Amino acid sequence: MPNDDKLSMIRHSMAHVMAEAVLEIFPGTKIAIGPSIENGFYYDFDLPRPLQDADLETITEHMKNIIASGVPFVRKEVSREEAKKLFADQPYKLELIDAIPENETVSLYTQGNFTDLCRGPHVESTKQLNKEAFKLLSIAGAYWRGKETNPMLTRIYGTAWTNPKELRLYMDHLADIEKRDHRKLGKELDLFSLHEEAGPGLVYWHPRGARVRQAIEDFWRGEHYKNGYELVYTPHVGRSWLWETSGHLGFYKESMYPPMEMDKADYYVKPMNCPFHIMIYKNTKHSYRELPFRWAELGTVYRYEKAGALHGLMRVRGFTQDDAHLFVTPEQMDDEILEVLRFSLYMLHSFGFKDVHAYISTKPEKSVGRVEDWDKATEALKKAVEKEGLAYDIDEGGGAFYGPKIDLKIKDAIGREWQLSTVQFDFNLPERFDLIFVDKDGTEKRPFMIHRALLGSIERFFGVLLEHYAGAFPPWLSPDQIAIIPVGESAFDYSKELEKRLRAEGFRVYTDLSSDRMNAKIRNAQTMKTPYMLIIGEKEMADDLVSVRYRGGKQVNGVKTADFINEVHGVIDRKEQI
RNA sequence: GCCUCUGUAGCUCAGUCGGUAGAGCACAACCAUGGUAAGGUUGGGGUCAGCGGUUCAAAUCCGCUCGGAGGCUCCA
Repeated sequence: MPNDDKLSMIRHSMAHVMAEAVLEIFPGTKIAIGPSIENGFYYDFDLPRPLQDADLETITEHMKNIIASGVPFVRKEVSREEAKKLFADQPYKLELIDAIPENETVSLYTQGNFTDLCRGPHVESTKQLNKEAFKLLSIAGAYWRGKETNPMLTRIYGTAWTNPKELRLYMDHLADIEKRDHRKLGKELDLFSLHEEAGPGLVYWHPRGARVRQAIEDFWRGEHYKNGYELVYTPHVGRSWLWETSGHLGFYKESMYPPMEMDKADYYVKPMNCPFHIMIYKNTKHSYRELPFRWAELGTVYRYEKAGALHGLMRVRGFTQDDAHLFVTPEQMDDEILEVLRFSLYMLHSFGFKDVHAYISTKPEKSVGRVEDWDKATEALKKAVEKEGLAYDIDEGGGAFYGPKIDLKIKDAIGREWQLSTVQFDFNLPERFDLIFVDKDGTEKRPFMIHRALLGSIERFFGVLLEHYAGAFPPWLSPDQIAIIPVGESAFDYSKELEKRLRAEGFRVYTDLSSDRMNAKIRNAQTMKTPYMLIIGEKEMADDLVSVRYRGGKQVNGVKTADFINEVHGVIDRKEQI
């Protein structure tokens, strides 16, 4: 039996054991559902009183006793009527029984004093559960069956493994995730802040964070020019006409900031950049000879996200998309898609993300555009993904109403997936804005439009990068690349001269002239995760040398300054991590 | 929005039984001038998130409001 199945049986069985423990402690509890999930399990309860963290310990103790008692899990198939009689005082279970399709059997699982409505499978006995290999993690609220209008139940999350060592590894993993939390690192490394009183979900980039962002954006712009894009700038607000025409006021209004009135017209802050790029296209009549247009913009947009959905840099209300729109003839579609995908992968690789997975979303039931265009576009997406040798999944019917798309997800340093790039066809906006080009034969035709974002949003991308590198950016991105640390005051002047020299090389460098002792200066540079520390004293001053202390702790003394400069240039040019 | 937890100095946190606030870091001044992860001394800094209540007395107990964190898809 595959290990995963065994683990999920263990976890599902743990959920039942937890439910038994909760019923022992809180008689009268109404139980809902308790599946196994990735890394663990949960169970939803309707409890007589709110739970506190201390309750988890009590429940854990009861669970350990149940496990120690070594009782079997017994399956029994019953009629609907029997099941309903059995669960007469369990309203959630009754609802579930009614939801079981007629042609399916109703089964029960019993262990000890606890019987649950359950499809199974389970382990044979609680003997197969390890009472030292599980942990209850948290208490949360969850709507019954996930619907906002339903009552809120209390959910207890737990994790379970086959042995204590696996549990410990998983707990270490959780601690690692916590250590890498971009909100924590953002504060520690003085990169950015959010200010509730000034508006939730709006990001303030501090100088050190701005340097990283600058490095990202400079690279991004340069690569766009190299790849045949033009950069454009567009306004942040637009009159209601624009959003009515684009359809945003019809489909997207809840996600938009409310309008501002001026000169008897309503202006909306932009939630997307597309209509603006379209206005540039519409400014004049275009020939097939001019296409494709590839217009990119680091476009800052604002969207209303529910307060509870906001999360650090990952989910914000104001953010900058690395957006571009391609206006192409139908003949150009295949090549352009392939190029966009190639470009995307190149960008992701440059930032250190090597593990990429693609998701292709196809036509949903409700959609605009001709079926043959959808088919052609979807085919183009698949072809491109296959040509690049990417692993992919198809999300049937998961496309937007206006066109199919490819999303790229990357895996970070600790295996978590993040969606960054997206490439979307749009059959809707060219229609709505009546976009045309004049073809070879002199007739007017409709161009295809492709939306794409390679990094997604700069904010989110920055957050992912920060967690991926746990704050230790590779030198080409690092806020400070070099810290100059004079051994004593006699080396201050020389150090300042060295700083000038390194600055002229284009490095981000500072000299620590504080009254701290050298040890403290090293410590400070180290905690800020500065890649290179140059220790400057008598010896170095005498022979134009530097002593290099690398972030990793490695130390190389007596390096010729010119050699050090070459080394760092090389690392930065190749975008290496040290 | 809803559920649970939570809000004390710029940051990380302590504050017992209700008796009107503490530490470390950071910051400032002074001393110390140093060779690979925190030198020393002194000092400034708080409407204990806000409002209301109970009490002789509230950071502490109660209520409301405003934040923050986790969760609210994975269908017995």
